[in-house]
Amino acid sequence: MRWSSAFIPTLRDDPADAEAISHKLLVRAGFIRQLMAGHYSMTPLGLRSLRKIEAIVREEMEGIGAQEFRLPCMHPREIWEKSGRWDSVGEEMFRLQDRKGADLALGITHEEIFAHLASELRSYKSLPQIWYQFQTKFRDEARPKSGLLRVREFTMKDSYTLDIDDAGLDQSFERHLQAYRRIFRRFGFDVVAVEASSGLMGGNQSVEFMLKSDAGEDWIAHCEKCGYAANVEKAQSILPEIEDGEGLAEPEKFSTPGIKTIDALAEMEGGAEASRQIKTLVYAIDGKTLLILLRGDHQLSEQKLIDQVEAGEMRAAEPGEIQAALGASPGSLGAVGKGELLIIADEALRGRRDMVTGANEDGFHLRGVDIDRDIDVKAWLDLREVSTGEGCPMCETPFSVHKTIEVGHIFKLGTKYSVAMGASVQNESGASVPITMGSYGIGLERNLAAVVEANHDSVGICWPVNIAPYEVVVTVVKPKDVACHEAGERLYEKLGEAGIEVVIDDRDERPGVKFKDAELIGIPYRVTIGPKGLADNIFELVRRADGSKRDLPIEHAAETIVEAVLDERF
RNA sequence: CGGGCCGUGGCGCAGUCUGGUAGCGCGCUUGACUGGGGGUCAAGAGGUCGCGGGUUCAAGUCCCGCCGGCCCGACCA
Repeated sequence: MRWSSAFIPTLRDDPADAEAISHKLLVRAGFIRQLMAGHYSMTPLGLRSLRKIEAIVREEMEGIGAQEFRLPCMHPREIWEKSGRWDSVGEEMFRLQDRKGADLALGITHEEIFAHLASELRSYKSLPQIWYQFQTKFRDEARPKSGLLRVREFTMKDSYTLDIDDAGLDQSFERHLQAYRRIFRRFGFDVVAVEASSGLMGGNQSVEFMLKSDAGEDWIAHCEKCGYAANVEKAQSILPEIEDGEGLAEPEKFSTPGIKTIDALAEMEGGAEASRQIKTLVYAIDGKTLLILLRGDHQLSEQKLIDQVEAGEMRAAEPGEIQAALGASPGSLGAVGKGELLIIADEALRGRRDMVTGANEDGFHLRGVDIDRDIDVKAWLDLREVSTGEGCPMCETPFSVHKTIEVGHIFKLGTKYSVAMGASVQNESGASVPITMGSYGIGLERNLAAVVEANHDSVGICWPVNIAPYEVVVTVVKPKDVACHEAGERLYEKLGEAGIEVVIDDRDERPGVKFKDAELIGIPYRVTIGPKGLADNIFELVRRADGSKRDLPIEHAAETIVEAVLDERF
């Protein structure tokens, strides 16, 4: 490609209001342009890198025997009704009508459609199957953000495994797990695979692949020592034992004027430190009142609550509802003597004595509370969000909580979709059994942005050779100089013939402009061809990743460059 | 969906409080000098000030409504 005739719209300024670094850089370097919130155009530069990502994913999918499909992204209502997701998915799905008034949806994912195709299978002999596609997904995100990291329209590689039973699914799942590890290694990511909540997808197990990054929006707990890793929605931890005193024969009410927070009560004369307090949260669950008890210094994980408590609707109670149920305002709430309400408590409170909690009377608390004796706990659950410094549940070493980008997610689905779509086969004994499915997703644009998050510096992007839009830029310092021009053209030709993806910067610009642009865009290798080098019979090779420079004798320059590039392709 | 901020040449912004000829930087075009890290000078092009309505002699500026974008939160496969 000749830079002088290419559409490479680099900018001198950062886009306004952009938060994620990858977004700023991808816009400035001319890889993407926004059409509207959550929808981006890819420029030729952006598309080239996106295709590299796609190619790597495709290679690894083919490597585990997957077969590529392409399914529609517009679907009829009926197929989504069969799985029940027409209703359960809610506002996240774009819906529209055609001229006849028929209801249609834009696919958020393709379990239903692949399961529908799978219903053509008749025999266990045709299993297992691994099917995949690259297709645009539409999700009406409440808040698109951070450029490509969270959008409403994106390309996903989604694959689906079809097996005769759970044992087969386990194998298919493991294959995908390994393929995903290879994919992310090729992207240059040091991912952490974590247990995750399956959410609306259903199924009994899911693994998320997380990349530690400040631009992320998911939190995981990770133990460097033993490798334990889990989304905070699921993570557990070990806490130091707390020795409680004997306490009192019965709870004793005491005055706490103006005390409304855990912290304030901890600081008050005669109060109690946070770990000796019982925090009482009030939720409305299907019209009933639910009291959730946690240690004063612990935070509730709503996802853990949702995962463990069956409910149609669950939300924090309104102030009025709290007043009605407990007769007090937040700050003085407690569960003592409230046995008529549904009370659940976090495991960390089990067996605790001599605790302090609200007296359900504004300005008063109770001390000497013995949970087993004084509170009618209906269920003990793990409801606490873990935090940095707590003990790893496997090895007890303190672990850390990190912000991460979810770069991939794989699910064991079971038979939910195959049953709904009538995808079943006959087994060896002639009985009809539903196909056991798994589904596996990687968002291409998000991964593109994640590569930038993980590979940039103060002047621009540092693409790994694998994903760079071009591998080499030949920077002709002085294109009007005949010798300079011709040397550049020759090298450009040679590299192209050797299969290197090369762009020649033949613009009539000052050298500084070309250097800055090349660095902003992040082309892994730059060959500088100028009068100075030519006088010494050398080209200068600069590696973007570390800025290292090498003087190459002109006669062997092409070979050396090809070798360097091939060395980093994998 | 709640809270906050914003919408003015391609990009980044000032001007809005206090109504009176639409500005700056970068980029772009042409020319000259330049030429190994975003150079200098000169001359240009480019704007229904997000949209609609209202107030006024006069609206980028004031009022009402709408649309769009960003950030925080909620939500999220």
